[in-house]
Amino acid sequence: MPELPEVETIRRDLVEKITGKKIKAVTVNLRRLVKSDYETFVTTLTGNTVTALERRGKLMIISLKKGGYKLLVHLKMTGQLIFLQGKKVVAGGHSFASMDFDLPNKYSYIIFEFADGSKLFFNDMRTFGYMKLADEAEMKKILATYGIEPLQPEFTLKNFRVALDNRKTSIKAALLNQQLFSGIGNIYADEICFAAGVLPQRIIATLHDDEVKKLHRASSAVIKRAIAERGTTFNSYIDAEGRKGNFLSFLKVFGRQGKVCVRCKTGIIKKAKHAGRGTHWCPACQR
DNA sequence: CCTTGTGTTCTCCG
DNA sequence: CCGGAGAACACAAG
Repeated sequence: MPELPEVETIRRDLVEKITGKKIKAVTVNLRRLVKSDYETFVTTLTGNTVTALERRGKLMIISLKKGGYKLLVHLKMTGQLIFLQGKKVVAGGHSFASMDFDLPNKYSYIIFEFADGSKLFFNDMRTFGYMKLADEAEMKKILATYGIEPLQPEFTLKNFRVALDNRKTSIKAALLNQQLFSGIGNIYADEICFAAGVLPQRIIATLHDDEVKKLHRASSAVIKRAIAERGTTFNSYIDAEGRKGNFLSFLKVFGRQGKVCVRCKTGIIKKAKHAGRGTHWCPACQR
């Protein structure tokens, strides 16, 4: 489940590897994962050159030299972007708990081969992810649906409050709403609420000023630390060097149901379904 | 059965 | 009856 920190980790690794590279060939083994016109997809990419890699929320945006399109990659739950030069894996994504997997493998649904012989594999076990081309007009529409994201200059306390203003829902549902805040998924939403000492189920209108402030600070702090630790490997995500992300050992509530709270040392972490997702919290020190 | 990110559909309310 | 918000569902596969 790559969220902002995982996608950013992949982006930072990949940007050095594929910027300036010419795409010699594109192989699509599962057309369903191409969410734009198939013929256009193949003809636009073949012979084109990667000029930049950006990210918005959980969406990877790859700029191309010719054709006026951007290549969008969404990893959804189990997508991977793995760069292979020779036999060495140098950029990763979501994998299967083990480093010793073959490339390509049965989940390698889209493969780019660059002019220098290196390759980029888009693997996706559950096939929720996609690649698509977007022209300038569509790009504008898509980006307009993304809210402010932690670590961007726009992510101010004031804008955080504005995004929450008049929402009738819980803080967790709001944090997961990509139109309000982009890049936060289920793991980090729970971790942010814990760091702020606020129950994920709290209705926004009941939050006090200091709690909103704590949630804002926690959002930046948790995401920043997670990027510094190259993301979270909960089930099977692997980082750019084929290693696990390190943030798992910093998780305070996610996946810790039934265990003693690391902060107050009295509460037992609870888990229940909220906002449609598995939600974790400490009943003793989150209010 | 469960898991999740997001797009779509349904439902509620003023 | 309308629009908007939010909840619920759909998707896929292990």
